[in-house]
Amino acid sequence: MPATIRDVAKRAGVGVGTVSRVLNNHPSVRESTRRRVEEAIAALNYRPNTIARQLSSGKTANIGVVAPFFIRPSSVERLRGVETVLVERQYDLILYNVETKKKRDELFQTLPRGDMFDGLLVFTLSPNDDEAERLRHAAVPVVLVDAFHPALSRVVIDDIEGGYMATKHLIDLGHTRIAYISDILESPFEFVGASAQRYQGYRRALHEAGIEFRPEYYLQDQHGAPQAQAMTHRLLSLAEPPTAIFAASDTQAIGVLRAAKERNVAVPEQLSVMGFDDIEVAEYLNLTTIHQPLFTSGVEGAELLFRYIENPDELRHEVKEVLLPLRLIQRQTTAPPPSHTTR
Amino acid sequence: MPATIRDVAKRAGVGVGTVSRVLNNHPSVRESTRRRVEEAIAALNYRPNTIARQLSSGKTANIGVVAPFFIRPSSVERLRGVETVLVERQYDLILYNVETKKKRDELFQTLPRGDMFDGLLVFTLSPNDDEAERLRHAAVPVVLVDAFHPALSRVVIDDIEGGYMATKHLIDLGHTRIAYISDILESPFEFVGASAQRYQGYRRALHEAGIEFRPEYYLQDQHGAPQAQAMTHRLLSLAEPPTAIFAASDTQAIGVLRAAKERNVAVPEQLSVMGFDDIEVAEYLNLTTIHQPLFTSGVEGAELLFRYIENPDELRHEVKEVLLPLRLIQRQTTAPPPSHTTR
DNA sequence: CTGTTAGCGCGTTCAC
DNA sequence: GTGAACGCGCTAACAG
Repeated sequence: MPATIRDVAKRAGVGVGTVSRVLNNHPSVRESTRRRVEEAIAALNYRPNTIARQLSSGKTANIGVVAPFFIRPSSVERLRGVETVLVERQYDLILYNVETKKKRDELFQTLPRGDMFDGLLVFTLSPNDDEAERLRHAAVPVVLVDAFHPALSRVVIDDIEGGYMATKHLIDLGHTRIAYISDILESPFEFVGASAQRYQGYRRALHEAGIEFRPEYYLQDQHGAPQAQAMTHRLLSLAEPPTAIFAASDTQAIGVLRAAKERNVAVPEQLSVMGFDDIEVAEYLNLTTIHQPLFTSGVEGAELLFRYIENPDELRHEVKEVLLPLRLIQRQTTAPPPSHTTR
Repeated sequence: MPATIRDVAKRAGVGVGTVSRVLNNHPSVRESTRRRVEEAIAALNYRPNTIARQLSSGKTANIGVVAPFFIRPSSVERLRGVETVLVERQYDLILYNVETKKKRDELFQTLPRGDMFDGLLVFTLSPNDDEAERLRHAAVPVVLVDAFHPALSRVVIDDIEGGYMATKHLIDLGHTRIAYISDILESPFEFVGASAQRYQGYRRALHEAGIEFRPEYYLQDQHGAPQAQAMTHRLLSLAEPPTAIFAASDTQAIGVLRAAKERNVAVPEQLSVMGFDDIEVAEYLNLTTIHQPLFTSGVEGAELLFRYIENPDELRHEVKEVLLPLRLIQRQTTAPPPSHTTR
């Protein structure tokens, strides 16, 4: 049985209050008694019980992060950003992974209780109105990252613009047969719909350039490289295949590259490939992509959250949106289309 | 202010004891009163306070995971394995990231207190004897994953064997000029020394084949692709460069590949490259590597931990080692050496 | 400056 | 079957 604050008090010949004071280094403790207490602490190898401390003080020194598929490179990178600000502040991280709709709903239901953490970060999952309402009146501040609700503070990017930038890049290179593949837009998961917004940007770019949208150039399936690979095969089997494919994420772009390789379609000579996110592998694969500040999103989200934790009333008076910039990273998977339109 | 158990009791016209009973569905509660209580709970939208419950019951329904550089693909993959067993059991995950020696020591000091979780998983960090002693008598069970101490239960692989397998593969292909690059073996971090053990396997394989070890073929630096890239350039600048490079991890192998590309050295025709781990990108890059069951290590570690949580005395009577199998995954970065020894 | 005491919210005896 | 009281370990407010 570990020693308690009482054991320490007894051994040091003082009251528990005094021990508590030295623990939280209160100024008003005589130097000599402080030393006595510290000796007792050392002798008993005493550490205050975190749970008891939390219950009594109301503070937990934890922050909660809800992350769907936290193993995805993008989530991991965001988490890493969060982590860097947590260490500074001596906070720990409680991770709530979400892989099913059920789990998602459950968390949105119970988390606002917020008794395990002093603040909550929600990645990529956009709450509906009811949920947002709960979150808004949660016991602790909440910040959305890569997710959206008008009533909640958030750190986001402009996905429409991103989709537009990607498509525009391909158009500028001379492409007109441009496909878009993505995960399922109408996800039962109620994601922020990043893919859906990128799709809008794609459509807008085509429209502005006077390129007609072709339904057969627009495919969706579960997120993942293998699925993207399959979709690419379908695209390249078309009577008139696209000369460029814009994938809604780098992970999916990887699938595209693999399919191209399997068919001996040269990238970028015969096929241009664009990704989105700029995860680490994108660089290894020389993938042209839209860079979004993943790491930074974690940092900014966490910092905003701490601002609210330290200043709870700000939360009631503002809904802040931090918009992170996007950047086209041109590497070696995009080029002008083959001069002679093949077939 | 959220409702407490007392509010519920009052509203239902019962004592707090009864409310507690229905919460933990104790059998001895009359059906009619149970219903009354449940109504009150619903009406007040009551959720028991997790912290209070933890303090009073001594159970937390959390498990702690210490992971150095949890952003590394290998840690992430292990975490994913852990996660799958946690969801089944309704446990949450508290993540302790470690990026510095200081943080490492601090955690080994305070974590054995174990008041925030019911069990602790330690990834990749091997405790010294003192720390192991603390861990062994911690308030909660501890299991090591990819780390070693004779007094602690663990899930591991045979890194020496792995290094041997990798090197042997290259030798069997006909290579004799085989380099080994790794992160720093004498890490102040006190890692398990996986790289050091793989190095031993490398030496053994060379020795058995009667190939003399060349110090200039053995380089080390901080972990990371860029560092590996630089080391590769040094190797390839040697008067007699190696025909094969075995990198201690896939991440480092990626650096090797990039350097080769930069120098227009064809892989595998002019240079064979072996990795270790078989992380996801290895497949994308067609990297020949040693597969270690990362995901499985998380699953097994978590399951072993739960066995101890449910059966605490087992822990005192056994030190269990789960040894996970290794597998050579031959892809396309290894081949026989160029027939004419260049230069 | 410091000891004492009242909670924090809930689980758990123990009598009724 | 159920209510009341105590305790988990600590912080904070209040005397002294």
